[in-house]
Amino acid sequence: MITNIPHFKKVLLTQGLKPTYQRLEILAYLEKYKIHPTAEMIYHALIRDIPTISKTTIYNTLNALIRKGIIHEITITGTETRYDYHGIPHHHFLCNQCGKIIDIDVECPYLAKKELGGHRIEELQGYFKGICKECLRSGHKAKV
Amino acid sequence: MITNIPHFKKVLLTQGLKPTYQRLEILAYLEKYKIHPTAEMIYHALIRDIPTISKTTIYNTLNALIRKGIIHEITITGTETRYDYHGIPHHHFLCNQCGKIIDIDVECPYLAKKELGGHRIEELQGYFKGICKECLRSGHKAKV
DNA sequence: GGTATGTTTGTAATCATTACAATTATGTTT
DNA sequence: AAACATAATTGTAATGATTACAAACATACC
Repeated sequence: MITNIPHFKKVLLTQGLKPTYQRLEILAYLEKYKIHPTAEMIYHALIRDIPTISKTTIYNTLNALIRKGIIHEITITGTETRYDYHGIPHHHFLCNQCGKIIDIDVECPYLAKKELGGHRIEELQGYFKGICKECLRSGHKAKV
Repeated sequence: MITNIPHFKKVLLTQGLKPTYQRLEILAYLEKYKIHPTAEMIYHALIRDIPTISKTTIYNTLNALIRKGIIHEITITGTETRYDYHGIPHHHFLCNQCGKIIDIDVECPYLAKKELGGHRIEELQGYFKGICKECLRSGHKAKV
């Protein structure tokens, strides 16, 4: 994997996390494949390079990275958590037909808001759902 | 339960769903208690009135109501689906401390959008997370 | 009232995620 | 470089939400 390992080491150390082989590979995967993968997808991809890696490590690492604000979790599908390594806050689109999750950069006046109606805002997730451009083009068969 | 049963009957019939006792009670519960309950919460509440009701019926009914667009599902917590009976589109706020889910009515320019970047939009969910007004007031202890 | 169809129910299965305890690796100290 | 304390990894088992399935039941229509 052609990745900037020294950079990820710094990111982890800055947040007080030990830069283990597993954590570096998980970060490298998330940085390279911006497909908002599930824990399962990451596990499946990394087991080639690290045959001993366990799913628990995937979850442990992802949860540690979330706690430190290095990655974000996306609950757009409702069935499983998706993970996102992407600095700039943005919204997401889920295609109800092909299942793809796409980054959506819209002018959202609330992305910067720290307060709303007296509540303290720490996070905002915007989930759009529908049929993606590509599925529309290739003749849209309704989802069963 | 003081509810408008005839109205719910009409709602169900209009959508081609038989207005069974279970479905009417589930709708009545959702209309009365706008707490964005889980399936478990609905089950627990209804078992008093309908001792034979099964959790499968709760799920079957909720999924049927979603398919017909009568209710909406909210995946803000990431751990379980919450259900919302509320006609007007709106966003939600989850308090990371007390777990409460609050309706948020903000001026969102995308709530009416039917298209975005070539993708067809059928649904939009806006999830704010943080510490609610009440938890802030009662001395905010950080979540562990 | 009888019948076809849709609904409800209970149990078992599935899937994602977490708990836990033992093993192993890491960074630091000597 | 060896030893130490601590943190991370691993495998297995447990949990919790949700769905699959088939039998029993109720509903609307004739």
